Amino acid sequence: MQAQSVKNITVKTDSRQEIIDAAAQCFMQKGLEKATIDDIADVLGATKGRVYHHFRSKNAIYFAVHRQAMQYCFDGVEPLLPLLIPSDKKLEKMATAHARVMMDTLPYQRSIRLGVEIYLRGSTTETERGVLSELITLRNDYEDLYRDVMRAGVAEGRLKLANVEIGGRVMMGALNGLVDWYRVRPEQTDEDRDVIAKTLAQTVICGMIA
Amino acid sequence: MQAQSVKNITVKTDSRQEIIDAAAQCFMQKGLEKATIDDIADVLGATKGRVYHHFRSKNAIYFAVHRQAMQYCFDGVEPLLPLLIPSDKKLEKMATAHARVMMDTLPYQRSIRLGVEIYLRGSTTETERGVLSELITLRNDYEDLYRDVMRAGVAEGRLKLANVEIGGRVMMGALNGLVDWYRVRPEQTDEDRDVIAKTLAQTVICGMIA
DNA sequence: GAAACAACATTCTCAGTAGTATGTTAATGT
DNA sequence: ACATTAACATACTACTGAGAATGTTGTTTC
Repeated sequence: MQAQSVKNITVKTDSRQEIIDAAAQCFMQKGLEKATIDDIADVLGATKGRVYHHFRSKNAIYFAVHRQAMQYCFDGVEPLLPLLIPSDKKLEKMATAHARVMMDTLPYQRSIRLGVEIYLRGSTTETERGVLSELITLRNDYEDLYRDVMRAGVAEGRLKLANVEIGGRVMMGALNGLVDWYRVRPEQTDEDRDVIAKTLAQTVICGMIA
Repeated sequence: MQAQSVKNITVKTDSRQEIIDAAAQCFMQKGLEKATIDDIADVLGATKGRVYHHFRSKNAIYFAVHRQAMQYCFDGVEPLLPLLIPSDKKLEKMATAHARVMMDTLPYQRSIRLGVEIYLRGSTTETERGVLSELITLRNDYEDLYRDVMRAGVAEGRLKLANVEIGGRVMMGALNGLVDWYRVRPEQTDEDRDVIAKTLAQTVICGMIA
């Protein structure tokens, strides 16, 4: 009885997750608007019916993709926060981890870059607006993780930043830019990705001056 | 006769330019797909007729916006190339100039960020594909301007870059990221923008390590 | 074992939108 | 003065795609 119930829930969330995953792929390939519900269903070898059984609207799917994308980011960085290491080192580790997440969850990260707040300029329902602002808050919280470490680093005298606000923007811009140029290559190993991530993080943090 | 002819051409290009400008605004506000031809016409207090008199299709308008955006970038940076100064200084000047262009031509720069190649995945006509690849080439040429200076700087021993390719990505990512967070504020002076641009450029080039 | 329901598929509707076809008007050329 | 054309506006078409309504099938629940 309980086993069955558990099994059901598992099946349900699995099917839901598959849809989210297919949506992320479609969003990445075709863009948020050109990707149609039928496209998403096609990827799954299913039809609209399945999609609308799990999601109220296309926006709801996008929200789910967005939330998942943010979750991946948090999951990648949060383990590093409790580390008792100098702030500059921690920041570098965080940046590297973030870069890895960008590469590893590319479809999700590309999706949320395609016009986050633009996509829903004037969402119809009030509920949607709520979810949207919640997602924006989530993103701000995430970026605050970096700014906190930056401030700590400045206090420690191990980081110099004319402006923490802009410093955060620089870091996020450089790292998130990955989704614009990084292409998944089959022959690329896990180590190759690590090299890219580390080089990227070091370049941002150490700068380019000899 | 000639004056008239010249005048006509001027009027024509003016009207065309107005459309491009209106389109850039609409694209920024609503996104590439949600922005409709009627929206663009509305901004001008006109109708579809005017738009389609000057442009064959919506894609053609987007191409024009894109080309204009790139032109703004070139115009901002090219004057700096002949300068006989150390490469690190030149790179910083270029970065600052680029940041200024991002702020000053925000609608254009945002437009081209909303899914450049995604927007036209599988353009219908062959002509469109041609224009598209031309625009991509243009962008590569622009970024090469930076990479060239980087390589020169490394040769001079004034810049250290583990990887020029990735260095270029970092710089472009950080600078282009401006369009994601920068908001035009009426009370902001020209000097305020300069401060932002310079801080941004310095942070990228000098890094964050104390 | 039948009623209820979950998990879809199929079919349909309706609104929005790119593009077209057809006026309309004022300027220009001759 | 008349033909032509540039520069639009107006009215229409054709299509696409989101979402709803309804149908189908297997599974749980009692």
